[in-house]
Amino acid sequence: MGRRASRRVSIKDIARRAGVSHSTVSRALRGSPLVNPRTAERIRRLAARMGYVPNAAARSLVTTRTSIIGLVITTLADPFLAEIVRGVEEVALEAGYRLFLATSNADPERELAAVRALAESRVEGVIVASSRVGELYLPHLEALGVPIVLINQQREAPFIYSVAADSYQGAVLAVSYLMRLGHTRIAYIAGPPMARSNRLRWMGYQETLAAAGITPDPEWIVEGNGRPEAGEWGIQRLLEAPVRPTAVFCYNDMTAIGALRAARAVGLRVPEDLSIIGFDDILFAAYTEPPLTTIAQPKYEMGRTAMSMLLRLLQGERVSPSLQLPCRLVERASCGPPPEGSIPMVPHLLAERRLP
Amino acid sequence: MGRRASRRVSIKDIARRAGVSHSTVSRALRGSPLVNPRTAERIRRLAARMGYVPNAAARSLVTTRTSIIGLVITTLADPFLAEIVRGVEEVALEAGYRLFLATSNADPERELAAVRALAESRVEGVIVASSRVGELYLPHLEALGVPIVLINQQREAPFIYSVAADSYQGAVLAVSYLMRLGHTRIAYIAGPPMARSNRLRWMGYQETLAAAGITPDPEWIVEGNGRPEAGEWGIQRLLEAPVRPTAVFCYNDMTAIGALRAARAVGLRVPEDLSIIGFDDILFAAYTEPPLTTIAQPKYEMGRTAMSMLLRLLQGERVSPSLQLPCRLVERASCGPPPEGSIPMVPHLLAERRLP
DNA sequence: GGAGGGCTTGCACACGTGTGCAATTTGGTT
DNA sequence: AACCAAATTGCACACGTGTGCAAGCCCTCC
Repeated sequence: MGRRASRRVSIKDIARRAGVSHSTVSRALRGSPLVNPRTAERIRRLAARMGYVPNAAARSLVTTRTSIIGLVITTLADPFLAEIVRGVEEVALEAGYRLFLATSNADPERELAAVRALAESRVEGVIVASSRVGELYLPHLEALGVPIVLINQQREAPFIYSVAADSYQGAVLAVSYLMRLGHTRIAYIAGPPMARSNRLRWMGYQETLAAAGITPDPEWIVEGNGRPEAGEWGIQRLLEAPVRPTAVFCYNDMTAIGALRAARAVGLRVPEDLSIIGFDDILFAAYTEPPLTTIAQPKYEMGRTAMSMLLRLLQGERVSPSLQLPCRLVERASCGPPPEGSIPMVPHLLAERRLP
Repeated sequence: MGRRASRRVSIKDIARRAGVSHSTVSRALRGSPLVNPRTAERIRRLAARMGYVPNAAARSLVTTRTSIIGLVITTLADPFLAEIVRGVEEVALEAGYRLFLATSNADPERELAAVRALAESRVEGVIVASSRVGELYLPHLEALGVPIVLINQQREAPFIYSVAADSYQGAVLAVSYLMRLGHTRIAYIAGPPMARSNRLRWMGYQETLAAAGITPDPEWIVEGNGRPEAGEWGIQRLLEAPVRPTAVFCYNDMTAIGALRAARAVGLRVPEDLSIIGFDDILFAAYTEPPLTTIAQPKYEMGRTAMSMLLRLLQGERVSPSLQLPCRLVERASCGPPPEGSIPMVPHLLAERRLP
């Protein structure tokens, strides 16, 4: 009660009250065997009664350990991040680390300020969990001279580690699922061209089809940017293809949401006329119409793994620089067998000419 | 370059190199007028060249100011939070404060650990941005003895302040908009019964109708929990009402999403047969089918205001304990005029008996 | 030329905690 | 009872930074 605004109690205050030196108090509270168990117990009780809370700054000053991890995020608005952060924080907390938040919203000036803040608080390590880090951001982070773990991103650089979902395997999962449903004419609406994840998913798509002896019509691959617009444009483009695909694999769920919308707009029923599969399993995938079948990234696990990796690095262990976690299929309602005779229920019906 | 792993340079290292005392360096870097401008400039250059970064812990130890604000969140998975946090962080950064993340996922044990972490790092203030704080959480936070600002929540307690969207006004906005479209039979699918925001929205709903001389059928008010299921159940319940409503005001967007889905499931077209309006304007409101008309909370502003409030409190200013920010209407496509003759296009048609 | 005053600078202490080493106490053994 | 080892405690310093006070310097004015 009303101790408010008065100085917090320090180890010395306890020492005075207990009639011992502050060293003894320090040792007692830290559980050192160098102090008489009875005194230790007495001191601990007293500390609790006086409401003692150790001062992290003072402690870190002498131990040169801050127990702080910087968590770098471009924007929290990314619906993808929540679970990742949960995983990170859980492991961090278990290991006695605290999280420092640094978001930049892709503003270079703020990135700089954020990095400075991380430096001043002497973070022991950094976890970068964001879809895109600014070009210059990473070099600045490297200058901190602490281990860095990237999530869903890869850079070739010493002292930089990464944890990622296995995009290639996820794409294989998606495409082979569609093939198992009977599809052979499968399109891909791509993500940001530069994104590594996009290249991997693309490759997984191509190679899965190839393994089944299918060469996708080049018109079935349309570029995008990972946002809903891309899904809308993508569907429009695909409708103009001479041979209409019966299923679409989308770079991510946001793209798939746009695709769903566009499909509905032109009167295509999902999944009866067209199957759509996404990637990520964001929160809202369960609430689209129809609920979106998608490839789930093990977000929570990725967060935990990244933080565990960082902990190992902090302990000086050697760690493999890049880890991949498998994705899994989440079946909902946006995929089904191809339409009868594989003729999509829309205008121009000249479709079949290239089929086996 | 390779300074990695060696001790970071301190003020004393600079002093030695510059041939002055560390006091002079300290003053030079802090811009004190007590040091010769030429020396100051020389020292600043040297510091930059040596890659000096002040040690926040050491500084805060002597100044007794940490420049750290605790950001308490139950879960990042709340799609509502992103913008709020952005506002908070922006103002914090401008004012030279850092954010410490404390999420609890509603686990009492973790709440305790989180509060302890906040206490040990001597946060100067706390912002609580979460839909629900655990019962015991707040008392623990209060024990920190620092100012607390709640976002979208209110408690009657000294030293606790709050910023909230004006739920009452938002509800008035929603319901009067529906009435302007021609609706008179308007339902409310409520949120968590205990939530203050729910009571306020409910009240706004009731009083707006009352002001127009309308007494809503008690069957048009169904309880919920703020989650999509509530919307689904709500629609089912409303379909059983003797007089069918033509519009539904939902406690929040998640509820509205459930309502949209249920409406579609029973073959009701939105907005032709039924208008649905939500509350919050979460990211996905723009991507539902049809895109959801909703009441937007000024999330970004709320974040900024909360942080500004905290700053003022930290400067010892007196501040009004509770602030309300107005909501605004976001028109999309889920609302329209009531159906012809106000007869919903569904089964049992015995509807009209109580109409004027 | 000396006194006084304004600039600069350094000394020394403080913040709260941890720890090596020496000092003191305790307990056991002869 | 004396002695030794072990257990316990305190002293003093360290971490990096900020700051009151005194000391030193230089310039100006009488």
